[in-house]
Amino acid sequence: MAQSLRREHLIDTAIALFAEHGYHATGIDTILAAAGVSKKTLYRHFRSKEELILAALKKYDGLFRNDFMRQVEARADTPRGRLLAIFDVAADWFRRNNFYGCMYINAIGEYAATDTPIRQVCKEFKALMRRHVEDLCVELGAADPAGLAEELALLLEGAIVTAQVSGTRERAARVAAAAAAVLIGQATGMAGGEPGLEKR
Amino acid sequence: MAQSLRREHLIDTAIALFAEHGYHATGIDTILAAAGVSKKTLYRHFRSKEELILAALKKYDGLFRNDFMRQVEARADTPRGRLLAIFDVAADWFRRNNFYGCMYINAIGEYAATDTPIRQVCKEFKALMRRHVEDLCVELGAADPAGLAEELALLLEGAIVTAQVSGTRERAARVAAAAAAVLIGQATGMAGGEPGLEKR
DNA sequence: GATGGAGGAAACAGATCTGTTTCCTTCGAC
DNA sequence: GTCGAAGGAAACAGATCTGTTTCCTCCATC
Repeated sequence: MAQSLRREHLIDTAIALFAEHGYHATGIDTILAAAGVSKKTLYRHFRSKEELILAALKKYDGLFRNDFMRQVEARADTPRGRLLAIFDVAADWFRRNNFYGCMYINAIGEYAATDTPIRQVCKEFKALMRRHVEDLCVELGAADPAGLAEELALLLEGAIVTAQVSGTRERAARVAAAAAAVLIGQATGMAGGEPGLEKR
Repeated sequence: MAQSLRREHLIDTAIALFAEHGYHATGIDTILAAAGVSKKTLYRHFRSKEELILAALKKYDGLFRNDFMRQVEARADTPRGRLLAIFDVAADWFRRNNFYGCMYINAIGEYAATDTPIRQVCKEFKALMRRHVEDLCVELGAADPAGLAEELALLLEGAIVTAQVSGTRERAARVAAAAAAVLIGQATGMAGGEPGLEKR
C-alpha cells in the first residue's frame, strides 16, 4: 500500500465532516470517532489539525476535479457541448443529499484573514478548474478563450453558491446553463460583439 | 435613543470581526474586548452568541443593501446603466481593504448543516438582492425579467466568490460586467434569442 | 519464540469557549 | 439625597478543544 489505509480513511472521513459541518466546528475527536481511529494514529500521520485539513483539501481536489471533468467529457463530444455539460454535471452534484456547497469556498470563508497554506490550496483548486474550462474554450475557437472561460467559471461559482444558500438547486444550474449558452453563442457566432452601443 | 448605544456598538463590532475571522473563530471575549464592553452588557441584550450573530446579520443586511443600491442608483439613470453599475459598485466593494467576501455566503459555509435561523437570514438577504435586480430588469423591459435577474445575480455571486478566493478582484468584477452586458443585450435587443441552433 | 512498530483506550495538560454570578461603581430620576 | 437600573471587572463553572503521554495489545518479521 502506498499510504497507510488508516491514514486514507481518516482523510476521507475528514473530508465528509468538514464539508458538512465546517472546519472550526468539526473537532478532532468527532473525526476520530467517525473514522474509528485513535488519536495516536492521527498524530502519527499529521502534525496538527491544520495538516489534516490541508491533506483533506488536497485529496478532495484530485478526486473532485477528476470525477467532474470525466463526467463532462462523457456527456458530450464537442467543445460547445462539453462547456454546457459542465452545468448538467453541476446539477447532478447539487442534487446529491450530501451537497453542502464548495469545500474551498467554505474554507476560504473560515480562513479569510489568516495567512495559512489553506488559502493557497483553495486558490489553486479554482485556478485548475478554470484552466479546464479554458482548454475547452480554446478548442471551441472562441475569440477570447481566457475571457470566456472566466465568465463561465463565474457562472459556475455563482450557481454553486446560489444552490447552497437559496436551496433552489435545480434552478441555479439551469439558469447558469442558459446564461452560458448565450455567452458561448456570443463568443463564437458573431466576432465583433454587436452589443455595447449605448452610452454605457 | 431607539436602541442602547452599547448594543449597537456591540453589533457593529461583531459585524466587523465576524466578517474578517468567521463566526466560530471569533470568540465572545474577542468581540467584547474590541467593543470595550463587558460580558454583562452582552448578556443583557442577547440571550446567546447565536442571537448576536443573528442581530449582526440582520443589521448588516439593512446597511449593505441600502448602501449598495443607493450607489447603483447614483451611478446611472437608465435601467440598463444601473444593471451594469451593479458591477462597478461591486468592484469598489472588492477594492476595500476590509473586503472578506460576503458575510452571508461565509455564514452559510459555517452553518450549512445545522438548522438555525442563521440560514434563513442568509436566504432572505440573497432573495432581497435578487429582487432589487429583478426590479431593474422589469424596468428594462426584458423579455424574461426574472430569468435575467437570476442570471445577473449568479454573475454577482460568482464575482464575489472569485474576488475573495482568487484575489483577482478588479478582474472578477470586470469579467462579470462584460458577461452581464452580453446577457442584457440578448435579453433586450433580439426577442427570440438567435443562438441555440446547434444540437445542444 | 522474541522483538519492535502500529495502534487502541484513556488519562492528562493547558488553553479557550460560552454563559453565570458576585461585588462594586456610576449616574439619572424622583 | 435616595433609589435603582446599567454596567464594569473579575471570578467561576462546565464544556470542549488541540495535542501529549502512558500503558496495554496485537501482529508481522526475523
